[in-house]
Amino acid sequence: MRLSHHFGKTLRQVPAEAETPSHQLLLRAGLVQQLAAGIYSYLPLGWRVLRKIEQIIREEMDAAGGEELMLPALHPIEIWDASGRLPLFGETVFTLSDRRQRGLVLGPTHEEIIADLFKRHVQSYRDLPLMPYQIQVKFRDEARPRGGLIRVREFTMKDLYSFDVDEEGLDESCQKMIRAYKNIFDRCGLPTIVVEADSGAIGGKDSWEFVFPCDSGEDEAVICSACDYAANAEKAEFSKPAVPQDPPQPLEEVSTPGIKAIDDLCAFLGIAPWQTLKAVFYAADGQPAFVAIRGDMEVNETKLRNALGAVDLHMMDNIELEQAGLVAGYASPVGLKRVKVVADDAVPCSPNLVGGANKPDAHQRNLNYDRDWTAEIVTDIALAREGDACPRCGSPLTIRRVIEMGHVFKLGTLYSEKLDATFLDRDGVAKPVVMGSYGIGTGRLLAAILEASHDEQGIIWPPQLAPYDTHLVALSVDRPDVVQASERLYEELQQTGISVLYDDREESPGVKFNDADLLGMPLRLTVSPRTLEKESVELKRRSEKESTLVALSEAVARLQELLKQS
RNA sequence: CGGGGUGUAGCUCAGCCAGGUUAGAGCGCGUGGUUUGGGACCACGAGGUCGGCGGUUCAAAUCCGCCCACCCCGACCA
Repeated sequence: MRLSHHFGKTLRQVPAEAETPSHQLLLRAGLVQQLAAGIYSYLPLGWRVLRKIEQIIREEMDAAGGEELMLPALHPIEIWDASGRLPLFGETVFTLSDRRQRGLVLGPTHEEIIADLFKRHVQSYRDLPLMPYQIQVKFRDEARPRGGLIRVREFTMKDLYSFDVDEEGLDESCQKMIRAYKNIFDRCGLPTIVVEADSGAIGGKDSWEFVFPCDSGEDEAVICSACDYAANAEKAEFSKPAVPQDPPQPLEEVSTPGIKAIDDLCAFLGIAPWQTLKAVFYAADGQPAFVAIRGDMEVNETKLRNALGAVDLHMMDNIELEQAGLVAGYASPVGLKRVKVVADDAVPCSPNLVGGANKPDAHQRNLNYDRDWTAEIVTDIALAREGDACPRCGSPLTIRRVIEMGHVFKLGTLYSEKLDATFLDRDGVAKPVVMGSYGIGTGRLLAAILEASHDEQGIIWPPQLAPYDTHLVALSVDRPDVVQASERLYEELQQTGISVLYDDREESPGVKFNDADLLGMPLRLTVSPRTLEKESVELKRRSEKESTLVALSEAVARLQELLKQS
């Protein structure tokens, strides 16, 4: 491609809206153009890279037994009503209606559609397992798009769905996908880690995320500093510090005028946070819930939401508290009625805690679980924090910002039961098919690659993803000998299958070199009067500082050799 | 949805506080010329509903109100 006819130009200055490195590079190099919040056009260079990413994904999916197909983006709303998932997605689903006022959904994901397809085409266990996949656009009205391509509202995604006869088959399919994902991220040159994850609105039992640690990430992962434990912050567990198992002491009320927060309470009574019981009121789908956790921990709202089986969950505000007749700051689980009580699993084994007395300006000492109160639900609802102990090995956990690039879900029979996607098994009994779902966001992957591979000057494309193999720079294009040599190289390189971005513009050397660095092709060839004096051309790798002179007659062969190596 | 911020040329920004000719600069763009190995120089030129609507005023980019868009943090999020 000739730069003189290339659509998309480089920017010297960084647009004000871009803060993260990948966002800045996307705009400065002319890879994408924003149309609205979270909605982007891909310009030719960005599109070429995206297609290369997709190709790598295709190859690995096919190698793992996948088969590509194409599903609609526009879905009748009835299929979403049938799965009951609309409320889970809530406002993130784009909905519209057609001319006859029939409801439609711009698909945010395709489990419903693929399950429906399965139902119509598969009847027997003999047809299983199946692994269809699609690479196509999906829509989610995210509350806050961010970071360029990190989180957008219209995005391209690869989703593969596995259909198996049983859990064992699902395990196998899932392992295949995990291997394929590792290959994909390796081939993209991206160091990723696999973390245990919460499955969120997609549902199902087990799920793992493939994440790339990076300060611009939209997500947080908890990673052990010693062993290989890693989990999404929503899911992360930790080993909770044990406390002395003193014998229960008698309940005792203490006056604590104006003391509400745990810190104040500890200072006032001269005790440590782990000796207190923190009470938080939540509204779970409109129902009040009393949440009890030891004062040295915080509530993980995802865990709590899962424990309560709630869709909407938020801390109750003062108005809601008043309406429910509850007192914030001095709440106690003792004698509480008509309110569901949830306790963190560290609470029952922590004796003699200090908690509220259910009246203003007073607390109770020596609260003991079982003796004084019980909870409907006792489970882990604590948030893992930096420095907490790893649940596997006890070493300190670290928290890192990450970009979530891929997510695999063991769905089980969640969708097949709701949508009646069954097969006839060997024993002649109709059974719901066991599903898995495996997604990769391609645009996000592109952003992650930019985050991982750039310097002050610009992009350094991994050779396998670069939009072009080589950047050919002609200096002094008013000189016929330069033009002639450059044009010949341009032709010869392309004839041998090497893709070339050819800077044939009338620009100064500085402009051309800076653009070449910004655009980041792996190899740069420079033709100038100076090199032609020596019947040669200058060759430089983007990743290195030094350049070498290569005889004109050997340039094509030399490039072929270099590209073969990479 | 809560908090913070920004909207003036394709990009970066000044002007606004303290209203007053024809709204500026740099980069980019066009034409001509001089340059030619790391974002050159000279001259001329094109390019603006000052985010929108309404109000105050003799007069609004500037003051007031409402709205919209975009960015950042949080909530949310396969």
